Amino acid sequence: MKGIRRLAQQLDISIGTVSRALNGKPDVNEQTRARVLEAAAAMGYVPNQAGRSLREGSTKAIGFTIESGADTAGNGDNFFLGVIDGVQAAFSRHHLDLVVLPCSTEEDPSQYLRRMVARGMVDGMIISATHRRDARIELLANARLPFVALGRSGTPGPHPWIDLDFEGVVNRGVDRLVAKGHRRIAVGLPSNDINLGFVFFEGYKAALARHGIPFDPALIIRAGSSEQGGYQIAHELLNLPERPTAVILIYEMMAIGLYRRLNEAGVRPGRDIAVIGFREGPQSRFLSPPLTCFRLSLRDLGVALGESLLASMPAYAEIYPQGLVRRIWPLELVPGESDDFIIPR
Amino acid sequence: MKGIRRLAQQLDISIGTVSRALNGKPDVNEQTRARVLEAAAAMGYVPNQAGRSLREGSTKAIGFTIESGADTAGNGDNFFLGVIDGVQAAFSRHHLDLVVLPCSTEEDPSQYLRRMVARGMVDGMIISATHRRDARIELLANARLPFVALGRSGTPGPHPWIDLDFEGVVNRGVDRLVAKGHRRIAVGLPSNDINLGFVFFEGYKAALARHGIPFDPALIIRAGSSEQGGYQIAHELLNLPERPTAVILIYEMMAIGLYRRLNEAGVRPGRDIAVIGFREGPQSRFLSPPLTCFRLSLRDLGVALGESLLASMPAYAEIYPQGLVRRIWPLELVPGESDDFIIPR
DNA sequence: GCATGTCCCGTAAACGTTTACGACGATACT
DNA sequence: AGTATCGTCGTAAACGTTTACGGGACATGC
Repeated sequence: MKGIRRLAQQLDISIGTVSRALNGKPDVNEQTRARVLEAAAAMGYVPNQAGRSLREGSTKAIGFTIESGADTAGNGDNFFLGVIDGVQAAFSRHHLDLVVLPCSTEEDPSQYLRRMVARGMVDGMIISATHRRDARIELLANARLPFVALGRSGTPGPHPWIDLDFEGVVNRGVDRLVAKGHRRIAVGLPSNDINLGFVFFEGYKAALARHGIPFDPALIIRAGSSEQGGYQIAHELLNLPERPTAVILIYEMMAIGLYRRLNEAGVRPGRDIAVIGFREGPQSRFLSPPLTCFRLSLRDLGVALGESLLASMPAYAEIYPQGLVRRIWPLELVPGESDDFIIPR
Repeated sequence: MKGIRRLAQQLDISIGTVSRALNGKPDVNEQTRARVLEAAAAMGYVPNQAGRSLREGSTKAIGFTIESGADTAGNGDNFFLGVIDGVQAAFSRHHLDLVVLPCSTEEDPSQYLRRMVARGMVDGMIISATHRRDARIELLANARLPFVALGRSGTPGPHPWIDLDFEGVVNRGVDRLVAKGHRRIAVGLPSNDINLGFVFFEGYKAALARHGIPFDPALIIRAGSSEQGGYQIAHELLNLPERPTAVILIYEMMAIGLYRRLNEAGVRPGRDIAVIGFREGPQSRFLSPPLTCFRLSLRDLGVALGESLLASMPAYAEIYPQGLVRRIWPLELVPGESDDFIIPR
């Protein structure tokens, strides 16, 4: 005899009453409820989730899919740990647990997500690293599983998302560089079709146009999102026939590899070339010279993500009346010295 | 009508036969099995995990608990991303899925683990960041849930673990420094009672004794595991009345903050003080001067962790006849220039 | 012809919950 | 007194799956 039955037997009450007592239902004597709660605590009873979710159709857990594999992590250090902490903060008050579902580098993200949805383990899903056309979004919509995406997508059909303000980053970056006389501004983009690459690219072209600078495809350098990617960007950039005087990066880790390659070539950021990095990290302050980059609160972003998901879950919609969330998350410029390089007129 | 019932109805077979066909049981006609499999694929049937695990008592998923919170992460999140990738590689061939369970900074890890175990969501557990006396180990043992710990523990009772070779790290570090004439060697340790701090500490004292160097408690500097911790270590180290000539760190991220503080003080690693860091990361090669540190394959470590857990799960024990795994994971020295500082005799 | 065995399949119970429904006694109201 | 209301509780069905059990059809051996 296990679970709620044992509890009921020990208290000599019916299992229905025990269940109602534990779940705070009204039609139970407060005195017996106290007895039940006390006994439950005493014998360390915890409801079996399988039984509960079989009956309920809900699991009180939500999933957060990320991509595993250290070498593919473009937003290094602790981007996800920070965001996750915020998501948990948003969910904890509703007694929802967060499970992180890492998609192996060897598996297709859509296939993986399909499996995880089918598991019926979660009541909602947060997906990250959205692509230009992302099959996962249609998949989640078809499964009618509430979800929110960390990152926009070109996939048709409305869906909630929160995305970083890449336009703002590239706009302020270009403005800042143009003000210092730069006109040949390179940009390091991801090599795959992740959506932020498109957003960044479009923002870049628009910013150039705003300043009347012609667009040169040679200045678009695509590489992996990691430190190696940054190294490769610097490498290609140095080999360009007409070397750019500035570069804007789209991933946090790129700056490290870029600095390394520039260093090897004797090209010093801030003196011989202007560099604007992406997200501030523990190392950006230490890079020499300090990197001009952008700051955001990972925890706040996580909280916003969590609340957006809650808003799209029927059971919590009235508590979070935000409707369908589509939100651009701002980043704050952190001036360093890596873009001190000024072009004399 | 949903699930296996719908499938059975559509095929006009009983649900028992459908289940047997899907699960590869022998007593089913191969022709009908083919029909069932085809129909299942056609209508995208996937078994409901709640129903299955309620009946089976198993979920085909294993958990990996980590601590969330960006500021508490001494080994950035690519540490876990790398390990996770290896764990998944070990599990994928058995169709076991990995779910990462991040314990919020605001919750007690034991309480959290208790909740997660009670969820009945996983068939096994990998725990990390083991403490000197870790209540989670007794908890898992009592729950009879197979588990393996990433990190040793002083908790009584045998349990499987894999841990990094902290003794080897501190031994080789001290040897290397002593060979260069150092005798006042500081060490940066974690401020909490995480077990690796004890192991490192004991190894440090043993290494000193081996070289006949008296132990000076003032050279033990405890700080957080993050970049800020490294900054604080450098700060305290610089203020010591008799300044050490060398320092060994225990966390990857500490090196960055330590360099920063040393830089502020005009003390250059490799010239004015010898520094040996812990794990090699994207930034360690770039730090100026390059950091002497240690390398390990995160993926291989993850594979070993996964296989150790499989070995302790009854259902897989005969495939992985390793018994109770207790394993010290080696690290490879990566010489840099940060410990080039030689003490003249 | 009968016992035995084999192959395939249907039936029903069980896993641990939650909840709709009804029952019971006590109280209040007409 | 009869009836309606209320508070409290027990009963049983349902969620979707797996599997022990048994039965029917057919073949084989005596």
